[in-house]
Amino acid sequence: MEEMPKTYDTAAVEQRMLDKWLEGDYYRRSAGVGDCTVTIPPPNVTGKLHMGHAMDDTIQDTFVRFNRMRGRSTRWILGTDHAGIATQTKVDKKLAAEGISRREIGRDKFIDACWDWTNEYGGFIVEQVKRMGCSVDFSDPHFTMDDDYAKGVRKVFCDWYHDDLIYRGKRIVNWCPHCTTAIADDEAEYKEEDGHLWHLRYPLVEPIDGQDYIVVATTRPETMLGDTGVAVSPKDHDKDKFVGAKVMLPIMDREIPIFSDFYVDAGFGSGFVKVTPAHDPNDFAMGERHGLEKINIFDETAHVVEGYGEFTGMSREECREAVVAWFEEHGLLDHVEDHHHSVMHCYRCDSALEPWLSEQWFVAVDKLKGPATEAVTSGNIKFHPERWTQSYLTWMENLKDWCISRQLWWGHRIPVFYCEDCGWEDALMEDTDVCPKCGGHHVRQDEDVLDTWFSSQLWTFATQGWPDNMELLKGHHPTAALFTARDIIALWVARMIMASTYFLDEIPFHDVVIYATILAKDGTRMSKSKGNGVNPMDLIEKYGADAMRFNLLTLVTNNQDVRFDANIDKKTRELIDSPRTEQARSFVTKIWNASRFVLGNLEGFTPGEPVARTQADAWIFSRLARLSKVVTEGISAYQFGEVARELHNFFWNEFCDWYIEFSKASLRAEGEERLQTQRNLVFVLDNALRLLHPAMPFVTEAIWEHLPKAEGEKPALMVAAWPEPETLASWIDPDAERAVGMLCGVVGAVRSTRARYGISPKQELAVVVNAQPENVTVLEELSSQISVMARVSEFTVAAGAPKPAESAAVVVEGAEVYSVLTGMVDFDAERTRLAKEQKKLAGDAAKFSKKLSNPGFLAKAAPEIVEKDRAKLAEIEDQLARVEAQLAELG
RNA sequence: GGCCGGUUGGCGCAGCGGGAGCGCAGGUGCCUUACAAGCACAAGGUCACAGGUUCAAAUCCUGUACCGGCCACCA
Repeated sequence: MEEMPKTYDTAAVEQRMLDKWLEGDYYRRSAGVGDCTVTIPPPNVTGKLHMGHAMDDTIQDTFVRFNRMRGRSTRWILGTDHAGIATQTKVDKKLAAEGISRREIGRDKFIDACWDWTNEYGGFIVEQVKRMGCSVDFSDPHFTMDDDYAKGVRKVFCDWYHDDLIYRGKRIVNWCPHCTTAIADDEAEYKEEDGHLWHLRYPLVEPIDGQDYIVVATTRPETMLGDTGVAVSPKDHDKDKFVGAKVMLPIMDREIPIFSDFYVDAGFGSGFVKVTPAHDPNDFAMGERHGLEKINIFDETAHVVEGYGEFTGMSREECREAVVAWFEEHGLLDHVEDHHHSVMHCYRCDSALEPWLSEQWFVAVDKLKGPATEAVTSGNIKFHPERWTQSYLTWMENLKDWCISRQLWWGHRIPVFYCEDCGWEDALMEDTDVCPKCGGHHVRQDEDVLDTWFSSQLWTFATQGWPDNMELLKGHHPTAALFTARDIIALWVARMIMASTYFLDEIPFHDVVIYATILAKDGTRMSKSKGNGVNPMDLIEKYGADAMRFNLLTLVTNNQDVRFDANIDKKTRELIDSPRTEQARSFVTKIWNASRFVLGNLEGFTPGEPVARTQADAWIFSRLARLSKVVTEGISAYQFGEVARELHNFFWNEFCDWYIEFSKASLRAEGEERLQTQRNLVFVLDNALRLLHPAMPFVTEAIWEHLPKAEGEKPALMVAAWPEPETLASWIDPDAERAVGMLCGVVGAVRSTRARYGISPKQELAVVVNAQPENVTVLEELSSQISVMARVSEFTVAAGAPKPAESAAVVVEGAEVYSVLTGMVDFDAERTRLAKEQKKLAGDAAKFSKKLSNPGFLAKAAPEIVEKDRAKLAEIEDQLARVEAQLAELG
């Protein structure tokens, strides 16, 4: 067996493990009891992974590795998303930098450029996923624009089209004049801005009660060019007299009606609302109700169209200034107020969105809502943490028809064909250039592409052969769980549920796990513009992948966001340090070193079963059995933070700090004692590595290679068997746990006595333990271990042993520990300490006495609680008596 | 406007009905041959505030005050 290197070289080991796993082809496990299929939320091909991905992927990998080790048929499907707008914007920018414009080169060449981009960045992303240790199925990557995937998307469109779930309509959509495309409501972001409320005078055609104009209030004066009405509230009876009258729209000299509509709030502004049906969704709705004309004054880049004289060709901003100037010049600007309001911005390019009237495709959601709601209310799909269920249901309830067409080139082109000759129109699975109705050759395809989310809604099943190869899907759908961020519950999760329930008549996954949003150290969102984002690859480089993963796992609690502890250089934007990741790295190092100790002490080892030779052995086996239960249940319930803490506590505080220390004395012995200790150490380490592996795959796999193995053991820890709680359950031993607890107390007592009196560790002490009878054997059994750990020269233990002269006594549960300090101690300090101890114990005793003399408590509390507290009180009173006896002795 | 989180030792966080925990930082002492990226020991909190429910509240309920997020969008 080759020796383990003294230091753990993360970069080299990680690379070697990746090669090993890939060579062994362990990623996909096809045969097994039960299925664990997980689809990775496909990252956009636009660039690098961020901390959110790192968190998401770590959680998934922990879950997937755990299931693989448990023997489930396991497949974690890898893929990337073509991300329509995002990618197109990036490619546009890249081409622009080379002096090329999209329109110049045309659609086909532009799409080629997008593919080049995809191939470059898609590969980059796969590489990053790999470096994090993610055990995705690398042999079968998917992309939302793959041919087979595209076929699925097309089928969804065609089926919904023919089932009347997809329709085309002229509607107000959120238009981005920069990206020149519509975007969905969910893709619009509101931003608070300081603006103005302009009060404009609109002259009445006929004066009413001597009044010859009314005042409308607007935040967007430029849209007045397209006004076709003025509305008042039906509750605002002062304005009843105006209803039915007409105003002469300034500049345009158009007569437009005044009407009443419930939408209007009489209390806001002037109480008169100018109505521009083509440039505001609410005005559009009013326009529909009152049969108003919809006049579109802007082109696709939000410049004023032909026919508006001096205003034609102006941008929105220029037009606003010009219109306001015109009103001022003509004495029609009543007044201007400051007004704080929110304005929609494009989530991609951040331009202010323009509500714009245009022809778009929509999905009618009415028929999809029911099953998608039912899937969650029935409990078939569960959200973790549970509170997200309500968010989902609220969103589902308020769901409106979904605008799915985008005026882009990069994406799934809408498969609707039109005949220019006879007006035929249909959605087709295969392209055609001949009209099936009239045989004409003037057939054209719709120019628009589909919303990216339209294609990603099929992710759980179009990545698994649907619609052609249903055999692949069998047994792997619904998938086990979806792990994702809360901000795409509506955009993505909900739509996957709708698509899956519609096309497969089943849910896409059983559980939805929402992880916390990762914030920067100061509690704000990590963002590119602020330069406070942390790059997971930098963390891996500095601390290793296992350290990054483990730290991230500790952050998974029920919280909805977490602050990531990392310092970033403001100028270079490079990672300075991440203290908590550094702590996690210490844990990795600890695992490495402890393993090195065990493996370095295996001389003369022969394989054999673990046997609890001492109570210490029984104790660590018992703790291990409990750990396996906690970890197994924890991962199953997605409680990763708790799992990480339990693993850390077991390995560091129990295994390293106590068990390995106990073992040192036994390893110095010879024969059976040494051999059995070696076997026990190997047994515990082996199981601990298995339990740690899903969280920290690299270091555990690397160490495991060095471990002695049973005949026929699996070739890699990654596919080795999980320590199931049931098979370890027989090791659980509460007596041993109690005994070792007492024993640790004895060691601690000597150590703290030593520290209190400033006695050098080199100075050995004589120690006498007066133990309760049932504890005597344990202490005798481990006396040599205790002597090593507490630096004791002479260790005696007996029930009722008298306190030696000039000794310091410490009372612990089940024993009294006397350290002989002849000539070393100032007993005043000892008196003070004991008095403090007495006070604390007396306080505790009073607390419990009070509780136990409360008739309500005795009558109503659970019997085992009462029993436990009685025992506790007895113990405290016993300790108190001993402390008081010692105080009396000191005088 | 509606909904959801948070408020626990100097800092970052766990715990979410039965004696206040973890990790850092700080203190003291140790290079005890696995580990100084370490070990030991000690110190540090009336669990935001006010009511209530309960035999019992950091934990459940109501309200208040600050932080943070999501959804809606009144021109």
